[in-house]
Amino acid sequence: MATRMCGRAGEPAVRKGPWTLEEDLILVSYISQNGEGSWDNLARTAGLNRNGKSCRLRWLNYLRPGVRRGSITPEEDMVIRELHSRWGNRWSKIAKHLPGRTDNEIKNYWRTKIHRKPRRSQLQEPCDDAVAMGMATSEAASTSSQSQASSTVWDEYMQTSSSFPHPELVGSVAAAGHHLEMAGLDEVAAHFVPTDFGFNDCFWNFVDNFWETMPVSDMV
DNA sequence: AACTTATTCAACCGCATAATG
DNA sequence: ACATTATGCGGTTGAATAAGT
Repeated sequence: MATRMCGRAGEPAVRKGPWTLEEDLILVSYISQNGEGSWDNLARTAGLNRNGKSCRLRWLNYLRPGVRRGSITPEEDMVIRELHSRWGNRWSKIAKHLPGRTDNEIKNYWRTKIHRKPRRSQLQEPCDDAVAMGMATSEAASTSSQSQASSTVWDEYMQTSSSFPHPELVGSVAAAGHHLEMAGLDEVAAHFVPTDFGFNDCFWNFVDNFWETMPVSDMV
């Protein structure tokens, strides 16, 4: 996914495409200090070369405290099916009944795991609801390809370490954000992330630890 | 091994509605 | 009451990657 840039002549181009760790850090840091909302203004004053919509989406779907990033559980699957049968594609309404899940995630789950067409190679196989359910569950149990790539080191640590969270990871994203202004991402990684891990491997835990120590209700 | 097809999911787009001046 | 701006929602896209041939 290449990052795109666009904008009117004479104005700085607005970034599009995947968010970088650096941008995430800036956004989390800014919101931790100033609260959320006024997204266009937030994007400007935080120094993020993104539009407000993009910032809001990134925050609500991935960075805000309480967002669950694991697989959909069989129980959640049942809730989704039940609520969808009742309300149809009212994803945000359904998401309100699944704490930590976002409308985007549920929408993607519905389309890819529940409502998808079977593969050609699976057309010979029985494809009733029970099979579809089992497939959804087993696939949910395995991590996605993207998280697989970045979680290996972290999973290894989780299996072997007795202390959680990793003491070297405990810190403040706000402090890191401040440090970022002074030094840049590599420097932040060097100061806030243990050397055994890559920045990407630790980022989510890093953010989670931050929210654990600073509930959102206290910071705004 | 090389190529094609299918799948996943983060992110964007357009529209509707709410809030504000 | 109307225009403008901000926010929220649902549909869709597209790059990365896994699976299949």
